[in-house]
Amino acid sequence: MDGSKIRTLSGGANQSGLRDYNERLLLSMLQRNGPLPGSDLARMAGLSPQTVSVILRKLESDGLLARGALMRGKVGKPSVPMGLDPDGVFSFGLKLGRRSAELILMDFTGVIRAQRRITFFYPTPQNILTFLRDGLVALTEQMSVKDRARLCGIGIASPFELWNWHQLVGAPAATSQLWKELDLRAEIATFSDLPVFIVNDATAACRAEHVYGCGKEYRDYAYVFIAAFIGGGIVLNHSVFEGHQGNAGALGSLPSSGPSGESRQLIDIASLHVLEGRLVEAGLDPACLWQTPQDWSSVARYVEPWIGQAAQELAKASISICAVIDFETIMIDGAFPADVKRELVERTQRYLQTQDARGLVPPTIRAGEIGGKAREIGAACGPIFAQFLLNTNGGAF
Amino acid sequence: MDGSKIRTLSGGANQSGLRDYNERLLLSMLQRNGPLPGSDLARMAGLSPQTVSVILRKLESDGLLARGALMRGKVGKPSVPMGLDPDGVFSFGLKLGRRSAELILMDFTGVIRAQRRITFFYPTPQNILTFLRDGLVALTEQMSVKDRARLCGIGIASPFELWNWHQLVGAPAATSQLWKELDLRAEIATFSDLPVFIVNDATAACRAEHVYGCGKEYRDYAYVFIAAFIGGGIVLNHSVFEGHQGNAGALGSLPSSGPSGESRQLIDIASLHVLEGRLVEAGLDPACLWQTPQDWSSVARYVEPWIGQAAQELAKASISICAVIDFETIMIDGAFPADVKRELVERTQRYLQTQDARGLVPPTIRAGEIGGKAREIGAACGPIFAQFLLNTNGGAF
DNA sequence: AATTAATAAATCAACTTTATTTATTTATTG
DNA sequence: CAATAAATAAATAAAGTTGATTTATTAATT
Repeated sequence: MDGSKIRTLSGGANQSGLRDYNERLLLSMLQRNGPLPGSDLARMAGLSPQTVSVILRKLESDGLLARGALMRGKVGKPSVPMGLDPDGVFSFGLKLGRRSAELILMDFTGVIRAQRRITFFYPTPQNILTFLRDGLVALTEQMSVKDRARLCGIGIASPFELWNWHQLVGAPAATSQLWKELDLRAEIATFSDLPVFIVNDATAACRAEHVYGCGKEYRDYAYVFIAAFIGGGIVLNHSVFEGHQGNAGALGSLPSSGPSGESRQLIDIASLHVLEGRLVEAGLDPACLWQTPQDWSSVARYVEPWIGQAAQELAKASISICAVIDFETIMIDGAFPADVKRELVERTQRYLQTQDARGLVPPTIRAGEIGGKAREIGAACGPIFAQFLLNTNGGAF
Repeated sequence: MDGSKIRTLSGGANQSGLRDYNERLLLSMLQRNGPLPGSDLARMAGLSPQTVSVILRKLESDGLLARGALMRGKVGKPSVPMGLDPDGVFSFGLKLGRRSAELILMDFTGVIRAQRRITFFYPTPQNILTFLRDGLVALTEQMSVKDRARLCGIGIASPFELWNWHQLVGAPAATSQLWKELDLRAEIATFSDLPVFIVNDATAACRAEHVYGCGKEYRDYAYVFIAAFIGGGIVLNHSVFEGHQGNAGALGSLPSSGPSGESRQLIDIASLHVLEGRLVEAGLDPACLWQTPQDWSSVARYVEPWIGQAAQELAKASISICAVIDFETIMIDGAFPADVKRELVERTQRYLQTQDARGLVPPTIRAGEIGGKAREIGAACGPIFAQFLLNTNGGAF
């Protein structure tokens, strides 16, 4: 589990890389399928039972796996299902948003053990760093000494080039400049020894869906996360693809032309900040969008037309996306109520049928399952993936 | 070199997989960089010199590698550069087009050793199969008995769902139906034992550029191939990505809205068949487009405006493409004269600067180097890649 | 003499095969 | 119905095999 590489075109593979790969493979299989006995793992992985046995005993003694209850009822010796030990690994996840930041402590199985939140009009580096430092101290203090030793890192989900869209939010240029010059990793290193993993916020949400949601059902898909702004993530070969510059799935930037031919982006139409703007125009307080993300019935009158337009644009976007990569599915999720999500998905699916899909295999559209907290969870996944699980699209390998 | 898997999320890795991987790695490094001594390979791959030595001797005795001339002039023992043996592997490549089909015999280093061509008004399965069967016999007869044993397969580059665009070409519906029902692999198996690898035609062109052109300089890029129709390919992590259904990079299907807001696709504007249509409208014979693909000066008057429109659409398309995957580069190639290609690339680059690229890192635009024969060469690459080289994006692994 | 390349021999790590132990269900029998 | 034998499956120990690394040696050159 030393992260030694296998599979970079410039890197040869050796035996420790082989073992590392097989360890990560078994952990990933257990992560994805839940507890399984060694015999099943061996069959599924095509490894000999003996190899699996040796690896499982090693992972168990490392405290990463826990024995489940004996499975009886079949002919033969009862099997011992092995599963991820929830207390085997802990990770911090920080979501950096335009109006709030959130810090969570997550365990190996994706359960949020504790969380802290801060809201602001716009984020400054000082703000965020103080929130993080204090939060790490507070959350760590709640943990047993034994558990603390199992903290494996800090994952941070942040919008791509935060400083660029900052003006939109109404932050002063000076703050924007501060962000641009900030070396986040170096700053964090002054108060924590934990390794830091920074990832695009929508890619983080995508990873959460991939790992803990319905993403595991698909080999590849494009994922759209709709929040104040809109972002996306890409899954290829059962792994999240972050992209060369960490900006794969920048689906908010997909072009679309307006009714009079002017150039627009998906982000200008399907984001929640557009809906927010409509509420403000109508003299309503948009705070309910962020404060009661389970129920928007009070503003349904404005939500309805937003859904229509967003769905139409998402349908067009889906075609563009599938022209680049032939995804089986486009998955849509966001920080909104379940009924809004359902409606949005259904209408996108319907609009899709009216699009010109010559030369393509049209994708299915479906809703994500994780919802609002996806970015935080995905952020916390970062360190865990890097150190214990398998990613077929680069990264640790 | 048994193609045993490593790296599928469902597959464990074993020692023979390890060796297979390292063999493919060294072959790929030699393919990409040209002949290199073992000492360099060991340093580059991070393998021990001994391991590299053993593998090189094995590949040499298999007839895949040949010793180069001793390299003197440096302190120390002179090194022996090892390179791919051109006669080590041979492969057939069949390009299936709407007006012509071409069969080539290619060697391990990408040199075309022989070729045959057929033209038609539209292709029928019978036509193509006869052409292929006769061609295989004829080309094989020219080879020495020793070389014949080194034939490793037949690669076929075909448009995606041939039967769908068939009507456009003016073929009868019955022919279209024949294609739809055809089991190409089974038919070929009746007259050849060689393994068959079928790939999208533009993806094949992309692979040719990737392997023998300037593609090796980039980690990832989108590739646009402009011929009678327009198609594309995708390279991620230094490997061609074919996509779940073999239809990744269907860039011709990228939507774009016309001046009056009607829906169009890139293929409707930037394809050569559009230019062909203009020539026909003007009462000119479009045959020169296909017959003298080095020189179109006789119809420059019509080519010029086509370049302008195509470049504009390609610039828009580039933005869409980079919103899905953050490619460093968009590479453009096609079956047209070098000066047309240069002009097209330059103007696309210029138009790109006028596009709305908020949230993106705009790509560079550059020309491919392989040109007209890219699809044939890429087709022939298929069997070679599958059996001897490394592909980090699935396929053989 | 110093340096580098290539490779043989010995060593080590990790996977597979074969064989053994253990626990259970299923079928048979008194 | 209870006892017992047979079959099956899981887990793992021991031995064998493969393949990479380490160490040492030889060769060729500046």
